[in-house]
Amino acid sequence: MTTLESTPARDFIRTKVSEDLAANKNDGRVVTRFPPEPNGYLHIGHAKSICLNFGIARENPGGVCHLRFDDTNPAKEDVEYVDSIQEDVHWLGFDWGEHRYYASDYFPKLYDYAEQLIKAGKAYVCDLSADQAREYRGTLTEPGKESPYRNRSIDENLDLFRRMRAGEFADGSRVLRAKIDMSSPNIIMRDPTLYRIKRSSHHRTGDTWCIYPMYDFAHCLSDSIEGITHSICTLEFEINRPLYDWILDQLPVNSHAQQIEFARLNLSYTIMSKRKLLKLVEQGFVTGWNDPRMPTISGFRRRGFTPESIRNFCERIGVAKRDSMVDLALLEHTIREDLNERAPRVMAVLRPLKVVIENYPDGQSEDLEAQNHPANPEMGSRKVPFSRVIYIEQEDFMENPPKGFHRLAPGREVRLRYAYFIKCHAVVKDEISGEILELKCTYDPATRGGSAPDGRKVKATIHWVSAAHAISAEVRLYDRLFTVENPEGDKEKEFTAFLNPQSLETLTDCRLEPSLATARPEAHCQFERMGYFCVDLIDTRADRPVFNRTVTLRDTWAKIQGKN
RNA sequence: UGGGGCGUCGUCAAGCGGUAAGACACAGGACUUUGACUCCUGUAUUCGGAGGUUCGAAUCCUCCCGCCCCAGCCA
Repeated sequence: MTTLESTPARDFIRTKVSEDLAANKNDGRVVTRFPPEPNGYLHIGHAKSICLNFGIARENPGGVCHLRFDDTNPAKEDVEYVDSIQEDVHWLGFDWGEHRYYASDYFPKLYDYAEQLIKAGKAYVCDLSADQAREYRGTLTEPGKESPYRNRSIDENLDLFRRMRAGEFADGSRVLRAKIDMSSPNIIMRDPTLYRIKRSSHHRTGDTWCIYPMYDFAHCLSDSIEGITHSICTLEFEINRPLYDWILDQLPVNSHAQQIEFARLNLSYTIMSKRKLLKLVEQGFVTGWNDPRMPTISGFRRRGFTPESIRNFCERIGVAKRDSMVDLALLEHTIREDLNERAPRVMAVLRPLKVVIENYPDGQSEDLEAQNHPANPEMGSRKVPFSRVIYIEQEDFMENPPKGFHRLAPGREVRLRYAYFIKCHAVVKDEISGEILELKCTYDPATRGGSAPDGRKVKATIHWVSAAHAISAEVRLYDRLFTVENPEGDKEKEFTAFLNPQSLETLTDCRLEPSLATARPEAHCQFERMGYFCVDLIDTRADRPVFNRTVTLRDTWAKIQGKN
């Protein structure tokens, strides 16, 4: 359904790429990269970056986008994450082709570059402890002090660095540092650490290394090795750009990308920090990274979002440099927009209320023709069985309806979608609790299919399901994960304090029309008047379907009620 | 009180010296066998503030105010 997608807006990054192309800056090449660290699942913020990087590559002739795992910190990384990342990028609709790389594949080259830096007198081995290093670094307003180890000879540095690699020193006892400027107003430039000793088994290189390069050292050089032309990252790395450029300027590299920063995505009523998402998973606030309430790509997928809707969302939010908080309503709009086009309509009663149609013959049933998508006849039709006892939605009946309510009520007539007009003439209640147990109605045989020969109108059309034919199912109603727009915005309270206790409501007694018995996992549909749903990929069993509510339909009636 | 970024409608976001696009949200109305969809209509005399330059400023200059990022041997 690419019809929904138009040409992406000319944001400042695309403009820059075009200008570089026009100036023949990189011999006409456009090479971008999406460089996740495999320490968590991808979220909607990553989707923005993926759409940007892969999108730019796709839009420019000969453009390429690499997938590169920035796996320089084995302590936090895992193959589970590299697998999920690849699956999510593919699902989103992008392909890196041959260009899948790992920073860890460059460890030998990176090590070599480090030695070259030492030989050029631009890096040194420092024996300061982490605490001492912090003291020597100075503060935001005071310059730092030079390390006493800063002026070791090149030979000594080389010897020490080789012995670091050989495993002669304890973790944390020494680091390799760039020799730049301890009084730089940019703290990043105060002799940043390039390599640290860390005895941690790496998910790809195992125990081959006991020293690992830092982000600043590995990232720019990885870009350079791959011939990246535009290194697009988020705003918080803007301050690292001078270091990115400094490292590449010291070394005999033949490619030096331009780093361009944009504002990361913030979405209302959720969080985007991988650390915090991990906490939700580990502490059991959600069932996993792919819990339908999670803002992860796999979570949205399981919730029933389509790749098209997410790509569309990423296109509409734009790319700029100012911090922003995008309204969740925009994401909901893009998924409704997509599902409205493609989701077949079916009837499902979530909270059943029994209705006996007293003038309909007992034991009789008939099949009625129902459109799969009224606005799209090519999607065909299906038969829906009707009989004497049906279920309707509890909320579609009110014994004492307020003004404005025009569904079923005592003495009132409504249309059963694709079936008949029915009129309610009695309410059966539990004598003690007063709970409405059942409705007694009559139907008008002349209104078969839903229209009256005498031209009389009804105010409402409601959905229904034949009791004898319905299949039962579990339906999970999802709502926003947090109760406040910005769960991370409170200085006193932790974000978990704003978790929405009603983010999941599980309904176990739902009745669906029988055609749904064959719905495949991940299939999308619209339960008429209730919302868009999909068949849960994980928990659905052949004899017990589980449906997830992707998003409700717009509900102006609820809005009117809310005002009163 | 160091440095780097950013401030245009409720939320995103165009605009780059010629007189404020668009989207979402919101509010009316039409249509309707989904109170859905669709379709109309409305919604910033104003661009963080104050000065200045100019025939003309959201766009240029000056000062001020506000928000974000940086003191990991995380990325």
